[in-house]
Amino acid sequence: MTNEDEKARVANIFDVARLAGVSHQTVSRVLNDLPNVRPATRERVEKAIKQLRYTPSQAARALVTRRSRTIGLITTGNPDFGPSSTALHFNDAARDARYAVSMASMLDSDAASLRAAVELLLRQNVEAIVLIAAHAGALDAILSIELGVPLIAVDAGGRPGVHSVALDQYAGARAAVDHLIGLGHTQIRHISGPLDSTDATERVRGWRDSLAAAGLVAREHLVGDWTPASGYRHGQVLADDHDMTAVFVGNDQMSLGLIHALTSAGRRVPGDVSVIGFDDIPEAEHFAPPLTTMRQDFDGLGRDIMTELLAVLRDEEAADLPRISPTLVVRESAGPPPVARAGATRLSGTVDV
Amino acid sequence: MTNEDEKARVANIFDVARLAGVSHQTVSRVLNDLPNVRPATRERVEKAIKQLRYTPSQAARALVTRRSRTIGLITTGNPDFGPSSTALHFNDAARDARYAVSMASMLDSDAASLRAAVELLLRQNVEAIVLIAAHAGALDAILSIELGVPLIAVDAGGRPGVHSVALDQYAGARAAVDHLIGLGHTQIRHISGPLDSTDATERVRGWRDSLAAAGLVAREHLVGDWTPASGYRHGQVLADDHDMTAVFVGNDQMSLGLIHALTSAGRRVPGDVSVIGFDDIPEAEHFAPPLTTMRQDFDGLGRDIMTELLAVLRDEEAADLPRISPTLVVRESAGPPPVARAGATRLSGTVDV
DNA sequence: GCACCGTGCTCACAAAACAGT
DNA sequence: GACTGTTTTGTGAGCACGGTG
Repeated sequence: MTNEDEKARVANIFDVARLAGVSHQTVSRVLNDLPNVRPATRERVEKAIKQLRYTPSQAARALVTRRSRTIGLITTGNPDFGPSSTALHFNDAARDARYAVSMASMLDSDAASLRAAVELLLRQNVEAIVLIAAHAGALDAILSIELGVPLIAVDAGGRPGVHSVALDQYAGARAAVDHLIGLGHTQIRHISGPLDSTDATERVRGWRDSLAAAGLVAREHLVGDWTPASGYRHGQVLADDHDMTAVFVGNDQMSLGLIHALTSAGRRVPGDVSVIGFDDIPEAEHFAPPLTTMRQDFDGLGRDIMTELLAVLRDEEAADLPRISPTLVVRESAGPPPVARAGATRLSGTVDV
Repeated sequence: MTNEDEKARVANIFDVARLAGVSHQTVSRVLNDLPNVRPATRERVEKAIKQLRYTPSQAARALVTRRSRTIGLITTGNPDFGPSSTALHFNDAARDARYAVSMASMLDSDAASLRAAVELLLRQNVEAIVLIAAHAGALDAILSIELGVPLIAVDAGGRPGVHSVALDQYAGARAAVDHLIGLGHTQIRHISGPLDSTDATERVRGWRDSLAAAGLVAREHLVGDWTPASGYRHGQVLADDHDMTAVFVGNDQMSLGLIHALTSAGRRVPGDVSVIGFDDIPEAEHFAPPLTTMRQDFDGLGRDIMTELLAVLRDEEAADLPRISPTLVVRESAGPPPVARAGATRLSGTVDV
């Protein structure tokens, strides 16, 4: 037990400098990995740092550099698998880049809560704000606030002043619907996410285009809100539609609700109707039946957010990352349609099963 | 467009003071809600603040007060509904208390990643660290690091140096098992979470005690890892156990896997075996069959964490909050046992169905 | 390497201002 | 009108660091 540290004071840069026999400036150089420090002195300083268990004060550094090395992360909506995973992996990527992440999660995305969250983040001098929102309403609300820092949003994009990062929802939707078409389906309905989500509208667009490309007709789609409950509600309606033989659903949770409603109404999945979901949540494999779905690479998305962010901070605008395409995971909820029934309409082409 | 703000410099406390015709100290008093400021001057200052869109610099404040008003939040494991919800509601509560939350989420909880995360948080001068971990291994790893700040863990508790907050897992487990017993089951198995999770062991204890209280015998329980896949694996084994008529499962995800395995093996739920889960995730209502489960109040837990945290920071140790009990949600996965079969053992008592 | 300044703020203290003897 | 007490306001130092000459 030494008795110099009675005061238990935390070491500062001058203590380190004294112990290493250099000026505080040299310590600063070492801390910031600047050149023009002799290896020998660098070593002495590092040893002193270790010995004193010195950690530079982020507050002081932020004060003088006006750079906090922290990013604000706003998430809205339920803690679903997709957003949560994205946030987790983004956080990982940020940590790798030695950035801290200050979080502001909220269930609702009303303008007032959002404003409060933004102000709290801004007060911490975050260098940028990342938004992972279930509804685009949150984006609009944030855009109405003067941020003063760059905004990166997980969003299909196209808004002025927003740097968007996203997975290729359109390609994913096309792959999903093409899979159903390949199985021989011609009457493919769609339950989408809320239309103020660009993820949702991109999937709607993909569904439409795939149908059109196959010469099939797109009936109006049903709009859900990502929850199993909304899938269930729409399922109760769809169960009565005996023309339709397949449903492309905007996410796995709604698929679960849909399957529940369908089987409750006596329609078998995939015997009577095929269902294909989106996301590949961990539960999907154990649905009854195991869900065929599109797997999303949330890990990659999280990293892409950070990549874009770093580019923006370095002022290398428009990194324009290639968007990662979801991949098809074939399980048991989608199969060939039941034998053609009277009333089933086909616009063109023949499909062999 | 005024032309005084050409430099677009952010206003500081002196700018506000000048505009309001007072000293910077008076502004500080207003900012911190200190007494002894005449209402009239307070008003003048507030007006100036609004006019200049002034926000105090957290960095400068932290530098001098040595209080960052930020909390470090470490989460490990998959972004499951429970932990994610808890984190979200904690974040909400922290924001209400005007605390920022710096997050460090990671999939794995190896000592190295954990140490890196802790160091990043400490460098930001977090005033406390909150841990929401799927495995107690993370807690052990963190305890081996000298933090220098209080640690609050979501954990059943009992560790020295850790402030624990938790829901009443024991009571929840007892209620679940008592429900099964009340339905007439006598052979009730248990699939638990990983044993280095106190949530898991508390539920095991509740299961044991409820069986003992009813004079029933507890067969060895099966240890899962919270994932649907582990529920499925154990389910494949349990499907061959024709004595057992009910399973109490450590969470809803494993219940899903279990039901999948059971029904795949031709055993009907709840006709042949009843299943009761834990958590009440949003999907549970739409499982096939809809899952009877214990609902956990993650919102309350998140608030409790913050309450405990504030008490600890005020040095009012040992707040010892009453633990919220989960509530039973009866759906369709648990019913009375099938009529007694030869080979079914009963230790005591008779049960009428 | 050294001395010194700037960062935006809080704290301890000093100086007013005002009230009641 | 000088003396004390209380409230309100102002002044200067210092927090730990990065930059400049």
